[in-house]
Amino acid sequence: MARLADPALAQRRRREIVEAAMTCFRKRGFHQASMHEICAAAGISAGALYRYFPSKADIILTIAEEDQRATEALIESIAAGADITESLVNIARDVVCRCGENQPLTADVLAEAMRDPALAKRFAGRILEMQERLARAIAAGQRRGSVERSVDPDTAARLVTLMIDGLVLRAAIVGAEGGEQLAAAFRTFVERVLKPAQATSPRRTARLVVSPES
Amino acid sequence: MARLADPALAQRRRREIVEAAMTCFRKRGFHQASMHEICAAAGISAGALYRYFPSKADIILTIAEEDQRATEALIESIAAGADITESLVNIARDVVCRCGENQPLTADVLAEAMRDPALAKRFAGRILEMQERLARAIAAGQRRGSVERSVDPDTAARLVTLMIDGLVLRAAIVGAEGGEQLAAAFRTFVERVLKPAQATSPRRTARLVVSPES
DNA sequence: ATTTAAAGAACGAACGTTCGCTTTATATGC
DNA sequence: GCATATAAAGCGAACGTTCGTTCTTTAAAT
Repeated sequence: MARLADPALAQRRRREIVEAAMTCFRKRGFHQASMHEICAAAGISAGALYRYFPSKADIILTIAEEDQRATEALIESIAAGADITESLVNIARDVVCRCGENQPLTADVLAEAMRDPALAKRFAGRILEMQERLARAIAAGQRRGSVERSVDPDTAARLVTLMIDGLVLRAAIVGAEGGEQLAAAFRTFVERVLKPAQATSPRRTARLVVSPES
Repeated sequence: MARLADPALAQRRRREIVEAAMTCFRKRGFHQASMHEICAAAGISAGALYRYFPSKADIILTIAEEDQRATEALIESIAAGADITESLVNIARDVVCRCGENQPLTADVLAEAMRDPALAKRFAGRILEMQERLARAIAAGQRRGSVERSVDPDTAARLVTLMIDGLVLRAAIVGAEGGEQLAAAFRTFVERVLKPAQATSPRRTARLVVSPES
């Protein structure tokens, strides 16, 4: 990689390349998409590309980190929201609607992480961090009364991240119409696990006996 | 692919090849593992391999279907068990303990499915089928009283498959010690979503009032 | 002698990457 | 204002390698 005079240009080019690479990777996967394809998509030559990225692996790494940061931002916004349960449901809808956009990439990143122990370690660390943050938010919600008190915050946080992972990967497969059902299912999940019992939870066994849902 | 005289030998060789390929794919992924590696792992030559498989893609397809059938068998055994909630928890423990064995493959298959619409369609079909079977089992459990009555069986089935997907993929990343926590979390999930309220669920707000299910 | 199985060298294609060249932009001397 | 010098930016053919696959040959079995 030669010396780069203009940092602004370099940054712009790198972004263009990453963007082009993401398109290619989405369509064909990390290891099936070729550098030539990426060059074509970015509208530059191979020589030019290698001025801004030292290797294909480096592009992949950059994208993997970006993907991770996106999920992180998602969790962050959940933790920041006032009503966790509502935030969660909204996020889920976002995820399933953004169908087939970044999910293939996420799956690829995941597959990559499973083989590369170093990447897996980093992944595990981030997941743990997110879970802890979420757990704190849930605990805060419990103190405020917006979250069911009988749940262990750590467990609940684990469940939520697991469910979101499942959601992301499934959404890409079932397509748009299935997404609605997924979102609805997720709402049920949140209500069952996080919503306080006395609020609007459908688990009111006694009510069924008296008069189910007037 | 030349004519094969002995079907039994052919089947044996195919199995050996598939087994070897799975080892390679687990280690390096579908598109990074080479045919030569697979040949070496299977202990045969390239020429011999191509007598039993027409292409690499065909090996991948065979493995993808096998992986899918494995998940299917999992769900099947859940549906067959007497107590669904207990079966589920047991299955989950199995899944998270069998750490780093087949999960990389599953992730690869998933990533593959996301790019190949035909594969995705087949995937979606199988998932739907499994969900329906599971939903029927849940409905049966509700009639027997072993499953909470207020849950919609379809929604519950969807949630369970989502959660298992998340579990499978997460287990490989967090490793063995994290697996225990995952299994515990899954138990909580099942208790919250499927277990009848009066049984062991901590959420027993309504029971005090009527006690619908003695 | 004929057929099946296996081997492994060889093939063309495609890969990620490099390298030498050209173009473009900016600075300098007149 | 123009010619010249310098270096960054970009190009694309070419490199060596590796890939999935084929082909020719050999060994064994019937």
